[in-house]
Amino acid sequence: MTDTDSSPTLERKRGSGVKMVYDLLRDEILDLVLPPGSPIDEVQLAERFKMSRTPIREALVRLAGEGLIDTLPNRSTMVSSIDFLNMHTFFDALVLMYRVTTRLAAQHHRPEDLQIIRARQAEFAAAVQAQDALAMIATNAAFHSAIAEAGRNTYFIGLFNRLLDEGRRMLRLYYQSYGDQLPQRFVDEHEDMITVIAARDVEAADQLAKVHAEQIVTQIKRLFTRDERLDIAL
Amino acid sequence: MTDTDSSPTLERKRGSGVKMVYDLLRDEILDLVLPPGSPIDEVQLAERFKMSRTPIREALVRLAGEGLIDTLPNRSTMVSSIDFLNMHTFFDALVLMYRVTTRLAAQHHRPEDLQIIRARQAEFAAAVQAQDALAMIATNAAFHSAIAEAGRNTYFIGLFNRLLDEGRRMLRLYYQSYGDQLPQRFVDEHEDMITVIAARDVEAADQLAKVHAEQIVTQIKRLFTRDERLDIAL
DNA sequence: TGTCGATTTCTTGTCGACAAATAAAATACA
DNA sequence: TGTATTTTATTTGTCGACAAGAAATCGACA
Repeated sequence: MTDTDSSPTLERKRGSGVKMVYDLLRDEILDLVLPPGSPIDEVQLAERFKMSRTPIREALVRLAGEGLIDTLPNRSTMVSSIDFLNMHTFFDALVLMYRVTTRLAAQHHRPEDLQIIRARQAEFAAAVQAQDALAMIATNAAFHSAIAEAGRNTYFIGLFNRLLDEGRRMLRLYYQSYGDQLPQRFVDEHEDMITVIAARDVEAADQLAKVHAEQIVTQIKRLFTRDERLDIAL
Repeated sequence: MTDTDSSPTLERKRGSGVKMVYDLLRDEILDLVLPPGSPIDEVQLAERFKMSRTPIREALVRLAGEGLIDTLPNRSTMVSSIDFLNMHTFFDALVLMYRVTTRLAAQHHRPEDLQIIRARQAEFAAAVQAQDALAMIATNAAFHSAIAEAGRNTYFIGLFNRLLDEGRRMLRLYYQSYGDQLPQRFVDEHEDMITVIAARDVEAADQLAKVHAEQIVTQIKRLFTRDERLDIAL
């Protein structure tokens, strides 16, 4: 365990403890530092962050609310497993959210949204260029999340972000062991999407998003069928 | 304050306290017993349920996670307001979820699902027959929630239930003051939906759900434009 | 040796109390 | 009388401790 506490006064601001634990736990779960099934021990976290169990518990309740951890009553709590059996469920929702968020972005985006989207696309292109698979996953998710934000529908944004998180977990499970690369084609498709969004061409945006999403789903399915060690995550 | 505690030993089962508070708070919020903007006092709830503040706080964290209450850091927490300005956002999501859940129900339903759906429809018809507006709202939501369950996509089920909850709050805001009735037409449309779902006619299910959803949206909009005292809920 | 039951242990859920942060009230000052 | 500043009060966030529940360990008995 690394102790990065160098401050002499270890007093944190009042409400920041839970957010810190929540953010860090969340990142560790999505990055598979805590793989599915990992036990979450409250007292261990408490002494790790040098705080009481109360704020730890609040962070855990939040994570449980988002489905990132599962809590057995009166028993242990652990990182939720990835549901490989109902994968089509995930794909259905992902494709639909890709489409509807891109549609709405074409309808409701403002100039400043395009700036953000283009910045995310630049980061994604850089990650592809550098063949950094992990960065590709993160920047790709950030790109589409930015598009969803431009669509300005909080309900879709919320569901979409959850799906992107889950996808980040699944992809990382495979990319970390194979080091695949997302093809340059995705970069080009992103560029096309930006173009039609800027042109406010709703139908074209929908069509592009559909093709793009199915492309990604195909890519994921290919990874899964090629590799059969699905038993890792229970 | 009514004291319904008649048991001499007021010991509850270990994990049941939070669920009880959560369920009751949730119902009171959705039924507008606690209208938007109502302050939520932890100590008051603590002595009302004769328990410590800790389980109360856990229930509140969960409710905040679902967006039913808003928490100001270090200050008060109150029932979240209904966002009338971005209503179209709600309608967009509602219509889409109506369509996709009905589609999926037509695809994936099993015989036992139809039994449940028909039971919900019977309850809805009875509420319409009795001209009980509040029961109509609840049974209509339960009917469509049952269809979503038959679709077996947890992501859509989760978002749809949230939307139905929010709709329940909005409708109750108006029905409780006007005593309107949902027309018999909705009962007939429900019957048609059951028929096409049972026949596994996906496209017809989608089309019926679309018309039905837009019908409901029109109904809600009519209520809102007819009445201009939107300032009630801030 | 194997099975059932009691005991121990370990984790969670709950409690009462204290401290920090903010709002409200009271006081000082022009 | 109006405004700024200090004081009080109320509410939240955090803590340490205790008790309940369930798995694990141990022991009795056939």
